[in-house]
Amino acid sequence: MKTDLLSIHNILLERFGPQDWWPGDTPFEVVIGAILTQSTSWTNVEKAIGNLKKKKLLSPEGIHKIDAGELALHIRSAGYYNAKARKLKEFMEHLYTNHSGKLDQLFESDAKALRVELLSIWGIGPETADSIVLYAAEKPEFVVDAYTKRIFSRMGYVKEAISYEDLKEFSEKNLPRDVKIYNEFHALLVRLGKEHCKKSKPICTGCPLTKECKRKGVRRKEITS
DNA sequence: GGCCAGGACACCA
DNA sequence: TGGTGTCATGGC
Repeated sequence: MKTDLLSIHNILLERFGPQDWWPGDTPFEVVIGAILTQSTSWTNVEKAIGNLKKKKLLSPEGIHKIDAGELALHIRSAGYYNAKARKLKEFMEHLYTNHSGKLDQLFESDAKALRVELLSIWGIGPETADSIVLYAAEKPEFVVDAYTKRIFSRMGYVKEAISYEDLKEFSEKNLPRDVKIYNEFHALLVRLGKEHCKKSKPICTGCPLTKECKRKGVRRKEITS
């Protein structure tokens, strides 16, 4: 039996409206943001991206040419700046070595192949890879994150200790394979998580899903192993 | 002052 | 394969 994730999506969309993700002017900016936002709040990332823009470094050649140490200084506000500077450089190295520095060429592969290729780059893990595939390349790979895990486990859908890949599989199995829905649902879950499912609060207080799910008869308690 | 935020990797048992 | 330490700034 399918878990009714699409109904959850619809309830959240009705409650919060379209989230208009990813906040970035170009696919390249989305890629940079996906790396910089690793374990970091978006407000800190915005400042770093703003610095890169101001210095006219927000381009493949800009990041590729600049020294890692200097790059780190520009992205300080995003935290883990030395590690993230290396990650950005590793991505550009791959882009220039394999695709002549052209993002469009990298994005020519289908979703699965692109995901595998991104995962081969140092510093790109499963969530960052999925974010790039979905939000920059606009291909259907569902993104799960700490909020997805927290919300779905508190709703009783999955175990709290579920792995990234298993949570992703669970989500994709219970949703239509559609870029627009994947895009919006992930963003909505982050919105819900930020407002109602804090890490420090074991119960999602004030969660609009609780009442709405009950009223609309959304199926719950689909624990998967 | 402590906790947390749109993770990933290295190392170890 | 799973657990733990490390990377670090900024908002609340």
